[in-house]
Amino acid sequence: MSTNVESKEGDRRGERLKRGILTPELIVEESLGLLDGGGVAGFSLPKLGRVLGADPTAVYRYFRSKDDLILAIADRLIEQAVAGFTPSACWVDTIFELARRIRTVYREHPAAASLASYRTTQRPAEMRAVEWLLGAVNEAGFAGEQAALVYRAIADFSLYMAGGEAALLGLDPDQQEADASAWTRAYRAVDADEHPNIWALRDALPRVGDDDDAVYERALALFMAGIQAAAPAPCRCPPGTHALK
Amino acid sequence: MSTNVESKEGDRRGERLKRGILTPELIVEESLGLLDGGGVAGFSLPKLGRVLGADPTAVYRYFRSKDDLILAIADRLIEQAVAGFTPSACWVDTIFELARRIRTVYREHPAAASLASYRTTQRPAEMRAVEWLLGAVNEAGFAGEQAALVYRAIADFSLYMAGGEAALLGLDPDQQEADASAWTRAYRAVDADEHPNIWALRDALPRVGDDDDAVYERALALFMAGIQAAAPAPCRCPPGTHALK
DNA sequence: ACCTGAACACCGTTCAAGT
DNA sequence: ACCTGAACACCGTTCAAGT
Repeated sequence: MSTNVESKEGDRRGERLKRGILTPELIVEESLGLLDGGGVAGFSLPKLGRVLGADPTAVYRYFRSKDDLILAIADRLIEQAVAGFTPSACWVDTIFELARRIRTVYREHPAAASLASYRTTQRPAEMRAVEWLLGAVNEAGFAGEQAALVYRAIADFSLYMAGGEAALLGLDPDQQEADASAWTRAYRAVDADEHPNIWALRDALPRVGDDDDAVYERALALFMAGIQAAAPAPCRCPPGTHALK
Repeated sequence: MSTNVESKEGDRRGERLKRGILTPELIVEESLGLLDGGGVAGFSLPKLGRVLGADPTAVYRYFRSKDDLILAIADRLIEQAVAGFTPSACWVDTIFELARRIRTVYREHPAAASLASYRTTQRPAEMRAVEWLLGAVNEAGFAGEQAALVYRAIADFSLYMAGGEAALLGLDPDQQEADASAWTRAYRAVDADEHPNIWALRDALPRVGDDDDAVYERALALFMAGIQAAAPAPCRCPPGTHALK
């Protein structure tokens, strides 16, 4: 099921990899299952070993530490995000799609993403993503220091926005529910004189709080509008294609 | 030292608060110290109790759980961020300053921020921040559902970008160093045919990686340019005041 | 030569036993 | 009535003892 770019990497982490049922890929796969099912709190190496039908310390023969395993999970998420991606003819669309792909995978595995989102691995999938983004930034007409800066701004935006959302989704479901209903209550309980702007929007605010997609798309659209405004070279789409509603 | 908005909140968490040396404020203060010094890994309730000169379980008499304490820490960071803030005459500057203030406090307490950044408390400091942001969004000419959406986009951007940075800064210093040097090495080792865009920027990329402020300011400027482009009502500053360089 | 699992130094949290 | 700290069920990780 998983792609296999894991070839000549024994030097990185598989030193102690030996014959047997376990493989790094399988361990990462099972980690995602454990994290999806039980959240960050339910994710431990002993438990992982038991779920895999092995010794509670078995994982240590494949990963040097829990952190090392988390890096492998991070790489797995990026791999999944960029699988089958090809840059669009329009650099704006290329950036849009890469950002949305990361977010989609992070939302599918929120607990895993909350551990992995700010970790980097420099492995093939990640380097490909960097190359694609730099290609888009280049087409936009940015060069040199400016290109590096804009690329990093895009990368941070994509990873941190998706990571923040994932961290929230990775909380216990009841904790999340408590948070959402607390906001609704807080908006409704506000004093009209002390907080007139909240008061005016006391109905709209909880509604928007339920629509993660709308909020994210709005943030992404605003950010991309800024990039297009700053770009020396507009994309080749017909005028108005990427216009803000 | 700490501001005291903690008045009538016994119902929220101080139920078991009794006489003695400890107070919630003191515990939060000491938590920040512990987190600043030892990172997330070194932050435990038993250790906190000992540092405070009390029983390893003493904190449980002031906070229901570690999570409850983290929420108090989250509120403390926001309080610190908005302390002394007053909205600017220009709504663009108001948003700029609130975003920068959060980031500054998060960078001062990265480990604390990495635990707190995606948690919300609905307490006074947070509600004031919401009110100010909504005020700015209102001045920008957004109304109703649109205002709520743009406000949430700004809040997510501010908290998640600063939180992501903080999470990175909250890693062990040597882990951070390893990460930075790994990127430099990865950029330099890239194949010119496979990754031409990375190759072209192999010197600029590591340089930009060292300048967090420049990357953040760039991302914030791009985002704010998008908001200004979408805003029905421009701010009253002279034309070009907030122009992208 | 390789793997196992006992063991260490911790956690977060609870609650019987004390004062 | 309130607090303490022993105790529970875990962690991440190591390494002596086995095969």
